[in-house]
Amino acid sequence: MPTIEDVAREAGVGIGSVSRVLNGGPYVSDALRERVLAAIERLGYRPSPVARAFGARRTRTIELLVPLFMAPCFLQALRGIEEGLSGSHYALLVRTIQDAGDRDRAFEECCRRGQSDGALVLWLTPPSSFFERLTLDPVPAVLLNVTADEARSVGVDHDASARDAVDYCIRIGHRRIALVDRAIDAFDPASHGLCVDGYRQALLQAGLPRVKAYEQKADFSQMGGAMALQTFLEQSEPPTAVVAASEVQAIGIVLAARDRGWRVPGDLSVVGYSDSQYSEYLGLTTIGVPVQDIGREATRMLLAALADPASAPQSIFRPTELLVRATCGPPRS
Amino acid sequence: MPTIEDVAREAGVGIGSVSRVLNGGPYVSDALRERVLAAIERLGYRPSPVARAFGARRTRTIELLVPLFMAPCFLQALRGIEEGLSGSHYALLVRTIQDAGDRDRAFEECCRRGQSDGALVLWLTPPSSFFERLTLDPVPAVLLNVTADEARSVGVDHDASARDAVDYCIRIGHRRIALVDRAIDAFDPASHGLCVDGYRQALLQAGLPRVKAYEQKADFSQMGGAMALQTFLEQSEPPTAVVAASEVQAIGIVLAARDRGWRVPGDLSVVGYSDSQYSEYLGLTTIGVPVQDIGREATRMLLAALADPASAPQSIFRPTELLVRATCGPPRS
DNA sequence: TTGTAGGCGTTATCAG
DNA sequence: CTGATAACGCCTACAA
Repeated sequence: MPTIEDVAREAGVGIGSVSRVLNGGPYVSDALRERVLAAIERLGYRPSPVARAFGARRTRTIELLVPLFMAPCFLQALRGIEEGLSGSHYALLVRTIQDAGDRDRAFEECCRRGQSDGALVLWLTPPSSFFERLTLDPVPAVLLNVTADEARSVGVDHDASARDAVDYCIRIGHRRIALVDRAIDAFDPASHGLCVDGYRQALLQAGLPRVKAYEQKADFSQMGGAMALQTFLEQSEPPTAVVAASEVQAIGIVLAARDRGWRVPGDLSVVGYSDSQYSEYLGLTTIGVPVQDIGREATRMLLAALADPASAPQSIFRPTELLVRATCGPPRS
Repeated sequence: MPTIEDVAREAGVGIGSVSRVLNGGPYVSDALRERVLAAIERLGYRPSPVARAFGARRTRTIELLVPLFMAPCFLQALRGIEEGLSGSHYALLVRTIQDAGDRDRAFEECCRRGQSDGALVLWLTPPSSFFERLTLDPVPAVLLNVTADEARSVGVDHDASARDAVDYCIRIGHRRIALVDRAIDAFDPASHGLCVDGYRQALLQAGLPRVKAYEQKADFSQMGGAMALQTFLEQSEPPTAVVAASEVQAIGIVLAARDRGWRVPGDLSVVGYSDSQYSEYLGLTTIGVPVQDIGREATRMLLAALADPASAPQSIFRPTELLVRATCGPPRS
């Protein structure tokens, strides 16, 4: 493997010049640049990324912290991130998080300027220590789909989305509307609900009573949705519509309901949250979340912060949109 | 940020000793280890991954080269890879490939011992130059779901899978069986089919004629499946069963057929390839591919090769399994 | 068993 | 504009 020194010798210049050519630095004459490039070509030289990172004290790598959930929106986000990254010369390190321990370790490490220059945090609620360090240390991070006052973030307004979903159900005639929510902190089932506030606001505004048993918090999985449905059906007055806090839960609810011989819609209406091909296949009425856009924008925001660490943190919210398909209808009277 | 030297000073030892403690090296007395660990603790020292990689000439990172397709099996593979990685201290760099140019660049770079110590190559057919370098250079790589004589690989026998699918269709009474295949090289539509050989073998063995128009090669997408179906339906004698080379294509076929008012099964039987929750939702009869297992095993194989670069390359094949669900039935007579 | 010194391949800072 | 030269933080012989 030739080094920068070999190139310098081959071109008859100093290593400083080679470095400047490599990095598009200023003050390089065309003649010198030509000679250096020719030497590089002849030797088949490639700079070592590791040595570069070491010397420059920056890795040109960003890391993605993401819970290991198998939902289609992960791929959508990843695709958005790749879009945001394309053109830049940054590489992507993926750290999947399986539990709270993983998460804390990952946040700890990523604060210490390790293998990456910045982090994208997807669907994870960082521990407060993370934010403390974020203000001290200029390690840029952007949160996706989670908000925090002190940090940069790109996401949606979950409560507004829930309100839209509930409003829609009310509009088509439902009055017994349930919520299958999920914990806002994926690793703390006791944490606040993702969109329960919006759900309650919508009921309140419509003058509908809040029924405690209609508010369930479930696992972020098909099974979670199915189990929550089970609980609803045990009520003396089961809901006629269910708003779910995720696509997978919604799908679980639809399938479980049909397994019991219920018609969806008809016997039960279901609204999901987030959208993919599979919601389309099932005809799921759902709140579309522009996950790919969010990934792209968050990545661009991170790159901008990397380029200008002094820039002020900002939070961007993207609108969601109700996609009316085939799992909602008027209640049976 | 404290360095190893600060730790050495704090502990009153040499940096060599600190390094040895850090790396679990031999010949360290317990007393010294204690003192060093205490100093590390006091200073909150963390070794710099970059400096480490630079000094040790190894990054403790592996990279994943993967085409940017949005199929559920990508997540399954990723999950398997994470499983294989867990416990090791390796990080995962993800390089998504969008076109042949990306691919060649990525292979070129990853051969030159750059940011990673080894590579996992998923669903990608490497250019032949890659294999040449693989034999010269000891950069370990493991291919997933693609085979090559000279390289380590973990995958399945695509032809055997296709034979199973076709045999099943024959067994339940079909005689006009079509194939929606895909190019084995994702970036070269003209490349050989993934499982066309197995398909032909099965027909031959059953004494069924090979109908040219029944063999389509389509995009690895829902649309690809739908378009291939279109072509079949233009035949004077359309097939009664279709074997697809992927889950997404199969889903596309099922949905497109139903859109036209065909019943699946009944008017048309469909067998998919690879399995996920969504196949389950749709009741797709499919060839189950243990993608997660493959990811795990490939990762372990790579780590083993990293630990012992001299070890002989091997190829592992995992069996696939026909999952009979609800998209196949006897043909209408 | 422990400490020391040299090297890894760049970048960046200076004089020239 | 260009060429030395000093970091960068760690690993690893090798010497003690």
